[in-house]
Amino acid sequence: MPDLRFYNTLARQVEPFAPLEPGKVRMYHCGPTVYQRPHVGNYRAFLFADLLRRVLEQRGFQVTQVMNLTDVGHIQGDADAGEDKLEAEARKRRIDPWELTRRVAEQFFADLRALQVRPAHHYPRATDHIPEMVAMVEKLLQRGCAYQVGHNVYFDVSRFPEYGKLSGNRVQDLEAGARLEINPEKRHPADFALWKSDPAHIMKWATALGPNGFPGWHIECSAMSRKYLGETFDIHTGGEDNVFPHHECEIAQSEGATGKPFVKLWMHTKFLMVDGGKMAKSLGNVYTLDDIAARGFSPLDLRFFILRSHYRGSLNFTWEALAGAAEARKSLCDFKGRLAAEFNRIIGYDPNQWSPVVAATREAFQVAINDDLNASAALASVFELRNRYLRGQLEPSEFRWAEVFLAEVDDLFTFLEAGHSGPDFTSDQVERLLQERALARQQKDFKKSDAIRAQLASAGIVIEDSSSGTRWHRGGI
RNA sequence: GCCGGCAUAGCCAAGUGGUAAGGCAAGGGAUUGCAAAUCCUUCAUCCCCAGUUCAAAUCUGGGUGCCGGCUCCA
Repeated sequence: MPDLRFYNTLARQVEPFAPLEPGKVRMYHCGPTVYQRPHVGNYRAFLFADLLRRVLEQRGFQVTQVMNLTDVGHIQGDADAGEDKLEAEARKRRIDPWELTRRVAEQFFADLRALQVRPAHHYPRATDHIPEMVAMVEKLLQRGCAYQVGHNVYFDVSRFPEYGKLSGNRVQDLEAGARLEINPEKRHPADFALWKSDPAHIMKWATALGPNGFPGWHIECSAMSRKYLGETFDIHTGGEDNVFPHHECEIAQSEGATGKPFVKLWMHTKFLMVDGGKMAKSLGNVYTLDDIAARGFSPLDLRFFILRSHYRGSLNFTWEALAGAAEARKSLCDFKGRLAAEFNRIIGYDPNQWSPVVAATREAFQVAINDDLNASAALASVFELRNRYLRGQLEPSEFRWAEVFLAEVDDLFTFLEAGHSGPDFTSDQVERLLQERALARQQKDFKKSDAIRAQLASAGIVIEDSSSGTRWHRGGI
């Protein structure tokens, strides 16, 4: 296997991957805040996490994957007048915030299933981990990393000199009050809330820290990752917007509380653009899986569109681009179907000896995917194999190997599921229909022959007429 | 103002010093009753300017534009 390398935001460079514990990888993904339906932008981060996990697993690592669900609201500003988005949305919908998070979480999991994302091992919810968060806040107070003002607790940035090592922001360069009112309670503008108290809050807890309390935005990830993955773990991922302040603050909290390194490798996905610009509700371009379906696309089309690009590169979502991805996916499904239909032509297959051509393709694929998940380059090798096959440059003895390779590719990407709306036909039924069609064609009854072709097409069966007769295979969409 | 990142054909997107992968779309031809299938074929000097180098899309400097962060956000 080629070397596995990843870009580490912390090091600002691509570096070789080595797990803390041989053979095992523990990783944490910043998941959704469950107050609104996830959209295509969110999916990019989640699909990236899925691909990362699969690449690690295919290399034989035993992966423990954790993705949090933020189901508690955070005030928008540190100054107490801020509005809680989760509670605001709940009010808008006239439902209880608990009911809101339950519904959105359900939708989130349904979306993940549709996108064929492998379930993480744990999906911890913030509201289920109040004691863990309180314990960590108390620890930070004990260690002098935090201070209390009434029932509010703030992290003292001056007690963590490495603050800024992830984002490159230096405390002295942060413009206090640039976009947010200065909170007079804080000793330093860069200090951030660990725990807040507000009687007006709906989701609130009475704890050792005081009454009517609720967690600061960052503490849940520190507390929950520690619970499920330990004080130091391998990989932490999220969208690029999480680098600062969220992940920077997590590092400060976790390392401040334990005195140990928090995470070895930080990976961040770049924001998805829509129509060349940012995605925003006001622009009406915040798309969900429902919008994708309404345009006649499969969730797997979106999956392929997102995963075929590099996670750190900008990706521009347009309907035209999605259509292009859907066509490309279709052609690979077709390739798979054609290979499957070759079963009776395969001769000279040696299960112990890789076909050199397919082995070389596989090597190119693996080199690319192991190099910081270069999916575009990896998938190019799959298309090249397809072209080779269609040009007759692949021997029948190699077909089986091509199928093995495609299965490996699909184990990582999962987009080769053709799917069709029509009925399932057995091979015998297909043959019978093709005989009927051949007769109709002889009699120049093209209306009937085209009807049969359409019938087969709806069942995902592609037919090709040639001077030497009609061939068919499954794999159409 | 400060901190990151990106800029490759109509569209999507690889490539980080040696002369532009791959996909989609489009044009021409073949095949076909027709074709949505398939084959052959055509289609970029890499945002701009200036440097370094025998050689730059790839390095340096300066612009311009876009994205993210300094507020919740994947």
